[in-house]
Amino acid sequence: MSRNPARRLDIATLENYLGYQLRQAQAAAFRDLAGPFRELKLTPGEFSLLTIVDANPGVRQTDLLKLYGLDKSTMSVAVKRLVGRGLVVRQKLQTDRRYHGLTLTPAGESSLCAAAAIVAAQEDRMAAAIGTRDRERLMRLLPRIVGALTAD
Amino acid sequence: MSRNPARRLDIATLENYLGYQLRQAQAAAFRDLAGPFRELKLTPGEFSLLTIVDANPGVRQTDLLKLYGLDKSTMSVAVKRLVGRGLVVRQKLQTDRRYHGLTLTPAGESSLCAAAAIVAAQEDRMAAAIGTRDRERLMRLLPRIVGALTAD
DNA sequence: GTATAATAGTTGTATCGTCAAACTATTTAG
DNA sequence: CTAAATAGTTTGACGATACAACTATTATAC
Repeated sequence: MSRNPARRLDIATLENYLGYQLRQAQAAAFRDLAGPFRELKLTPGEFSLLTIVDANPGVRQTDLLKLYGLDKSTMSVAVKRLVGRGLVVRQKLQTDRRYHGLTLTPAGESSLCAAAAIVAAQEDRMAAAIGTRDRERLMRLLPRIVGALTAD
Repeated sequence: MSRNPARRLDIATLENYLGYQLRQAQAAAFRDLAGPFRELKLTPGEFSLLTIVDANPGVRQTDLLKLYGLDKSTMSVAVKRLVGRGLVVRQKLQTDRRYHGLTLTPAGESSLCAAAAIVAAQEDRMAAAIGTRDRERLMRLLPRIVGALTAD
């Protein structure tokens, strides 16, 4: 290290991409959750799913798809994992048996509760770092980027 | 569809997480690039790597790591793919043969050039969607989030 | 100077995210 | 009633990611 001629990387180009900055921020948030979540055996994506199912008991997978913009096969596999771990139950609807309604189990609720505390703490740290005002700005701007890049 | 009782999802909780909004924005940007990049057989992550190697011929993998916060095994595999496709060459440094210096091949430069045009177009669309002023704000705020969540 | 520690990188293993294509099941429409 | 639309699953492929255990090389400490 003493010999290294202070060779600084030129990353000016990359850092001027908004897409790059978005990725870095998202990756940092993800990594930050990875440790605490590991003990819960949850991923951030699974946390999101549990959160929605909790707020919408009986929700159908198709509804989740629209929200996420994911492929249905991706969702199918993700749900399958949660069902397999006993966090979610999947039942065919009587009214239309093509649909599978999703609901949290007590174990699912308990996992979600523990995870929500971890996420809330992260949210607090982010808010502290940039301030409430700028946080509001971000919350307003980010969905507009999504809208601009998503073909409806 | 005519029968669906307009059952709207309650995703208020999720949408109030900054982490969720970051993920959605990043995922939208990623998906938006996926199509055009497919013909180039490049991923956004590989584009980033090529960009850095282009600006820093002979760069070592360790330097890339610091920039990315990735595990070295992740980087090793990613670089291996690029080398295998003939976009990058890897040579041991004479001065310290532990290091592998990375350089773009002509094919790598050509791929990077095509990809950069696609990315530039996306950047333009994002800037148009939120305006220059708010883009600047984002570019300033996102690194601060990274800083707050990254253990140095 | 040699034994030991530190550093750079690879390989193997594992899990998740992601999509596309081909498939089944069910319901709706013509 | 047959054909089309819709919901979901399965399979196969690949990329992203980490961790642990390994090799190769250089630096350090005594």
